[in-house]
Amino acid sequence: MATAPAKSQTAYHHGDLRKALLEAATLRIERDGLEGLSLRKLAEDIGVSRTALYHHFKDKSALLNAIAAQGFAAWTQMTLSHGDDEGLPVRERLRGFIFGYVDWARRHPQLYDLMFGSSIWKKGLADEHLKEVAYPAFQAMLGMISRWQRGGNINSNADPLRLTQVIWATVHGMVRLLMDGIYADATHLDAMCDCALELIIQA
Amino acid sequence: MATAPAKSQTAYHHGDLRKALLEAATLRIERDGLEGLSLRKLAEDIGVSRTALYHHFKDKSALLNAIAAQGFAAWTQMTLSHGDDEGLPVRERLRGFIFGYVDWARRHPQLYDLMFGSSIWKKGLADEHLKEVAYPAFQAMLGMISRWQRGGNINSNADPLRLTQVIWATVHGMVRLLMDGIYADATHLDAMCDCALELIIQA
DNA sequence: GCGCTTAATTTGACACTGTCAAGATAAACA
DNA sequence: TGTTTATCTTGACAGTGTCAAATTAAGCGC
Repeated sequence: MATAPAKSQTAYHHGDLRKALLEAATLRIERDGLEGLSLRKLAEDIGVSRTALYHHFKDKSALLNAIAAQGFAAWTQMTLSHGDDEGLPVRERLRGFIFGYVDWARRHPQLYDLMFGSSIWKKGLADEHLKEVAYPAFQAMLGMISRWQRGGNINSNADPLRLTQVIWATVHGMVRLLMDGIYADATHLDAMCDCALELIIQA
Repeated sequence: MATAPAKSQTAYHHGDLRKALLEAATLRIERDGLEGLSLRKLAEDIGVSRTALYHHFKDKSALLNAIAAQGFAAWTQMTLSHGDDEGLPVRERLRGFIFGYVDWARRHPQLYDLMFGSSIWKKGLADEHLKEVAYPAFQAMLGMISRWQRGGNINSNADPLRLTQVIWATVHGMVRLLMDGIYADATHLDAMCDCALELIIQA
């Protein structure tokens, strides 16, 4: 039951409640954030009862898993498109990655929080499907940064894995400090990105 | 009433409920995390009714503010003691800071989450007292890093503020990636710290 | 169209949360 | 003593996610 048998998209009472739930929940999260997502309000929005959701998702975290998985697919594509153009010099690729990363996070703050926050991973709620999408996302980043190293201008002695972790931590940290309101001033962001760029590039 | 008049520590019914609440809540948070802190359970632990707390704290967030404020005081002291010993070369100071920062966060993960997470700042729940403790904490870090720059071995062209933000983001990002369970393997942490060190130091 | 099976959905209930309004208690003070 | 004031409790409300059991409706063989 858990492995193959398609998704039974045939229209019963509602039509396609699973899809409707996903879309409505994504909208709600983008608008009000994770903490603003209530299953009861969600059901009311769509016009079904509070517990109708439980026939399409195991529980609330299964719904969040599905939304996060969609996010990772989009995120991976965005990342590679900004930082992996081998026609450009490494410096420009790194720059594209940093600004692309930060910009994406700012455009989808709540989705970013869901994907890279504690709500799913810390509690051990990630299901197989999510892992299957999220792990390649990191691998893609690792591969990209390895190619940067081969292109020079970036510390090529460092272990690619470590370097990836640290570069990721740097952009992730900037995003989080701002997103979580610890550093309120968003106007500093571009200058911070440039500063990070200079730090990572070995001139 | 709201400004001056001391804390009225005299023993009424309970003795010093405010202090007892603070201590019990800190313990609970260290044990079960922020989400594991329930005002009702807390009251039950101490042996008072659910709403007794409201005569010592405006609401739950006021209690969290007080705990976070204590944390910032301890944190600032720790940071300076690890990274501001002018008898040591800059490289060792930076190294001390990075490892001290990460180590402190690992020893007090839940407190770190409260102080540098979204629970207080993002929602605009920080009160004046907390701001008065948290802001100098950042200033202390800024001052320290400025002294590093004057000591050489660190990019002295960069704006100290930007550099502070980026270095902070780097360690914060490493901590968060691990703490939030996005990067599960804590055994990589030391190597990541060393990698970050090499990135920041201009050899 | 009839009847059976099965998927989809609903209603009711439970335990839990933070917080407000009123009332009770006891300490402090005149 | 009586009054005031700080402290604490009881009752209630509006939320939350989720389980169990009852209900509805669709699909399918006949």
